[in-house]
This record gives sequence, structure tokens and C-alpha cells, in this order.
Amino acid sequence: MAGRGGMAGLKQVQRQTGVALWRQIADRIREAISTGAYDETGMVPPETMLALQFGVNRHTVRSALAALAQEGIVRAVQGRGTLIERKERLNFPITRRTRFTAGIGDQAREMRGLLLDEAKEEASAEIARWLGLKPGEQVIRLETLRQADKRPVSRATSWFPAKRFAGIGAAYRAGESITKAFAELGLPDYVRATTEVTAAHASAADMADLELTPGAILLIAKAMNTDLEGMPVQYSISRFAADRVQFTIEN
Amino acid sequence: MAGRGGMAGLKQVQRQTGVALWRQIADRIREAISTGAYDETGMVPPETMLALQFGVNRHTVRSALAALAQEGIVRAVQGRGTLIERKERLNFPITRRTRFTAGIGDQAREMRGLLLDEAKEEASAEIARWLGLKPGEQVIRLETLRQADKRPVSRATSWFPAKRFAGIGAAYRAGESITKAFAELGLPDYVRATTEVTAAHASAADMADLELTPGAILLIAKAMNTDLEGMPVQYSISRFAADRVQFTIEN
DNA sequence: TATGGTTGTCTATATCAATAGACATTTTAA
DNA sequence: TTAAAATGTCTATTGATATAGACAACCATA
Repeated sequence: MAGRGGMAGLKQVQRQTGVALWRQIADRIREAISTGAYDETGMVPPETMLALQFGVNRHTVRSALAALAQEGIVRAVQGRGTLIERKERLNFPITRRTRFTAGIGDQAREMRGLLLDEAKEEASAEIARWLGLKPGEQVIRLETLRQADKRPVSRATSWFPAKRFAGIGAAYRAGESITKAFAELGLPDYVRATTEVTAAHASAADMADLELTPGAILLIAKAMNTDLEGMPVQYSISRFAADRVQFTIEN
Repeated sequence: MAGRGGMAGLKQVQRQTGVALWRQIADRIREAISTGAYDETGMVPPETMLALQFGVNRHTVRSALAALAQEGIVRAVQGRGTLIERKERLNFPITRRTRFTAGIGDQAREMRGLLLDEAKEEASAEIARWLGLKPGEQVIRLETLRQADKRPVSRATSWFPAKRFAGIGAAYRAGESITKAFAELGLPDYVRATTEVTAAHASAADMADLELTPGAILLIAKAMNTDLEGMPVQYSISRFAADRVQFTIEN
């Protein structure tokens, strides 16, 4: 028995599906780069070889490579080939002590957390349930963008009980981290209680914030943090650029 | 301050991106259905309204709805509207005692696990590392397809130490579950050690197995299970149809 | 310096995606 | 019975996608 699993064999791209061939090919090459398939040479195979491999015209491959060059992943050099510029995928551990900045701190030189927006609002039924509040109680919502080495990694919306964490927006803007903002407001430690992970296509807003192209994938983590007594302190929905991260769960 | 977060505002679909408008719209509507946006009526808004909302021609919306009908998510009825047929998303808890069948057992009537292929092979460096073997030692690889109510949910490739689990293919085929197969072979209990989660576009093979369309998203879980002494017993790569599942991590 | 291998550019053609408009068909409700 | 609202079908046109071929420009190396 054999024939399934692993090996290519099947046609790798499909026509008439609403997704252009050049985009399907770009997605496959991006994936191959991030898994280290071309590490030996540091280059993508020649256009003619890729065209043969995917069963398309060389021009179609060129469209795919142009898109990847636009993303800054490869750089074509006439006469030599197409060089790989960037291939990282940040690992993001999800544990009881999950922290964004510390979690990937050693995998990137510069971590930043930008506050895009802050608002005080009434808790919806869902937010209230997660934070252990009554619907309509005041919560503070923060819209944040997290970057690693100037490259956007995730876009998060977080809610906090307004009474307990007044001023968390300013604290976040100053420290660029939830952990530091909590510490500033008198909460030295907290733990991750639950995390729900899904995946979806990027919306237009996420494309803009995370510098993605249509068809791009998001890993979505809905998380609830509590203080050490088990009282909810934060509920957040984080949208990660899926080709830049992986989650690790250690049990 | 306001304006970000939540509300639409921006153009929801983009042109000249390699992803056809009708597919982008289909993805948005599928997502809206699964989050319960149309639960009040049980129907999708009229085609003319969707066309207005997305800023496209009615025919383009019709292409999107035709694709969703093809997937069995909606059903158009002339004169009435477009009815929502299915909107479930299975929850899959990832804990120390993660088991596929038990995990979603109460969310579906009929759970099945089909053995697609079985092979004995030499462990690659990566597989050997995960299973605590020397590269080249014999392992058994199982290719399985898991279904909930006859709908494919995930496609998994699993490796087991060949010496300890000879005959696991037959045991899986009989019991349609890893847990039962392990029990059959004298391992009554085991635990999930680590799980890595990523997302990617579906390959052609996955599209076929999971009945997906191009552009569809996979949630990929790479998991290692051990026996109660901490000895690795299984390494697996499971590819889930992202629009049918969510993962939950309880810390 | 010559050659082979590679990316860059151009022209031409066929197919798919998207818009536009008109009208038919079916259901629901006035 | 009628009208309104919804999906179904058809024709026509435009722009994006994909193929095909030819050749130029550039790089590394023999």
C-alpha cells in the first residue's frame, strides 16, 4: 500500500475556482519558503522549473513571484535568480503564562505594541459573560497592533472592566505591552484562562493593518485572562497573520 | 475617539488581487453565517441588497451564492430567498486528555474515523525526534479521515513506533479511533504532550479529501502524545477544515 | 571572452471574471 | 386576483487572467 500521503502527484493548482493561478502558486511558494524547502540554495527554483512543476506558463509563475517580491519575501536578480529575503515564522506559546511580548521576545529584535484606538463602552452580552460582568456595565476597549521587527504580526481588540482598569489605554501606550500596563495599574501578575483558536480569511481592515493581500489567512485567538484569584481581567480577540506565526500548546 | 474596530466602513472586497470578487464575497457570507449574523431570519439577505452592500453587480453576488449552494451551506428558493442550510462549527478542546472522537462526541450524531492508507517506513529525522527514536528506525504511518455526521472534518497523518504498535492499522480500521486502537494494543491511557497550531491554504489533495474549494483554509495541528510515563506513542499532523471547527485551549 | 542559465520585456491571442440591462418565473401577502 | 419581492435566465460588453513565442539584458563561470 502506498500512493497517498506526502508526495505531490496531484495537480497542485486548479483553474476556474475564483482564485487566480498566480495567487495559488504564490501561496504555495510562500509556504514552501517558510517550511525551509529552499534552504539549501537560499533561492527559489528558476521560473522555467516552477512553471513545469505547477503545469503553467512561465508568465504565470512570474506573476506569483512578483506578488511575493511585493510582500518583501523574495527579490529577483536578473541573471542570477530569485533570492529569498525573509522566511521567519514566529512561535507563540499558549500557556497559563502567555504573554505576547515575552513569548516571542527572543525571536525578534524589536517588539512593539501600538495603541490604535481606545473607547469606553457598555459591555455586550458576550463581553459581559467573558469578563464576569452584567451586560451594560462599563468596559474599556483597546485596539492594538503588535509588530516584530517593524513587521505587523497581530491586530487585537481587548476589553477590560472599566472600574478596575481606568487609564489602561495610556498605560499601554506608554509601555507598549499589556503586562506592563497591568503592572502600572497595580496588577503585577495574571494568567491565561482560556483560548479559542479559529482561522478565517482576512477582512479588508485586517489586510490594511497587517499588510496582507486578499485571500490571506488569519489565525484568530479569543482569549480570557484572569488575576491570580481567578477574576477575569481581560478578554481579547487577536488576529494574527497566519503565515508569520505558529501557536504552541504545551500540556 | 472611535471609527475603528467592529463596523464595516471600508470597502469589503478588492479587485485585481488574484482572488475573484465572487469568491471573496462567498467567504464573507460563509463567515457571517457561521457567526450567526443571519440567525433572525434563517436566510441570507436578498441578492440586490448584498450587491449594494458589497458594491458589486447582482450577478457577482449570484456567483458567490452559487458557490455556497454547491458547498451545501445555502439553498436558493425562487420567489422566497436564499435559505441557510447549515451553520455549525465543531468545538475541539485541546487539553492533556485530548481525544478526537470524545472531544466532539456530543456535538454530532455520528463520528467516524476512516483509514485511508497504512505503511511501514523509516523514521525521518523530524519524526524520529518527535517519537524519541533514532532516524531510520521503523515507524507505522496511518492516513486517516475523520467525519462528523458524514461531513469530513479533518485529514490526519500519524506516526507510531512500529515495534510497540504493530497492527495498529487494523485496530484503527476496526475501532475507527486512535484511543480504541491503543486500548486494543495494550495501552489503556495516554496524554497529549504538545500541540502546534498553524493555518494554511488547502492543497489539492486536502480539497479532495475534505470536500473543500480552492482558497479554503486549513487549521493544522501537529501533536505529540505520550503514555503515562512520558514515552512518545504518537506524532500526528491533522489538517482541519477551518470553517467547520474551532480549537479551545483551557489552561 | 565566450557560453549557458537566468530574469526582464514585448506582442498577440484565448478564456475567465465582472458589469449592465431586460425579462421570466415563483412565492408571499395585500 | 393582483402586486411586490425575490430568484432564474439570457445577451452583450469590458477588463483581468493565462498562454505562447521571441528576444533582450544580465550574471557566473569555464
